[in-house]
Amino acid sequence: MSRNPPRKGHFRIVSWNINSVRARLESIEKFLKDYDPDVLCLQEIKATEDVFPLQFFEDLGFKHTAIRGQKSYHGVATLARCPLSKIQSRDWCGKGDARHVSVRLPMGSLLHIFYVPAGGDIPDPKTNDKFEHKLAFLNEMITWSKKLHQPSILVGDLNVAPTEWDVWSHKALLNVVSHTPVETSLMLELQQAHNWVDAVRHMKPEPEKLYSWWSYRARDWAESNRGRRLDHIWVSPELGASIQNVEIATRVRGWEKPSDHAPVILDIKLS
DNA sequence: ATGGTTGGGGGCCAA
Repeated sequence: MSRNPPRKGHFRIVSWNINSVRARLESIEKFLKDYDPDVLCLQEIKATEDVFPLQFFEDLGFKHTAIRGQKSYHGVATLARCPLSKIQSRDWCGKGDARHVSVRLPMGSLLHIFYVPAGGDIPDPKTNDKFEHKLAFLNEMITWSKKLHQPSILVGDLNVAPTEWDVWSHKALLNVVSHTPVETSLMLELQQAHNWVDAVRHMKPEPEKLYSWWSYRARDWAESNRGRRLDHIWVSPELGASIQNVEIATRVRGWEKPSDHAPVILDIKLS
C-alpha cells in the first residue's frame, strides 16, 4: 500500500470539498482505494484539529498532514503519502478563518489549498457582508499571487465558476453568487496575477461543459445536471507543460451519502 | 418566484 512517489511517472493530487470529513469516512476510503492519489487536499472539513480522524488517514497510508481546522465551519487539510515541509497558513482578511494552508512537496513545488468564502445569497457587497468578504478575499489572493515567485500548485474550492462553460446556464446564473460578473472578472484577474494555468481547462478546453458541484436540493442531481465548476487546480506557468492528465470524478457525487462536490484530480510530472 | 437538502450542534446558521 505504501510507496514513494513518483510511481507511474506522475504525481497525483486531488482537491475535494468534503463537506465534513467525519461524515464522509466511507466515501474517502473508497475514493483513496479507487483513485490512489499521492496527496489529498480537503476543504470544509468542519472539524477542529483535535477531532480530526488522523489515525484513519494514517492507516490508509497518509502519514503526513497539514491541517487547519475550526469548529463547525470551514477548515482545510492536506494529507500525503510523502513528507510535507514548510507548513504555513495565513489569516486571510484577518477573520481568523481556517481557509488556507500551504506546504512544500518533496520535489520542491509549493502546494496551496484554499477554501474561498461562498459569499452568501445576495450579490451586493454593500448589503451582504459575506459577499464583501468574498470579494476582499479574492482581491487579497490577487495581491498575493503577484508576489508569488516559486513554482506552485493552487487547489481548492474557489467558489467561482469563471466562464459560461463552467455553469449549466450562463444566463440563469448571471445574478447568482458564484457566477456574477464582479466575481468572474476578479477570477480572471487572479489567473493573470501569476499567469496561473487552469490545469483542468488546459486538458479539457472550452466549449466542453465542466462541473464539480451539484446542489443537494435537486430531486435528481445527475438528471437535472445543473452543475457549476467551483473547484479548481491551477499551476504556475513553468509547470504547465508537466500536466499529464486531469479528471473531475463526477461518479463520486453519486455515491452513498455524498459531498455536494466531486473530487478534482491532477496527474503531474514533478521532477 | 419559490423551495428544495445537508452538516454541525444543539439555536439556527451556512452552504
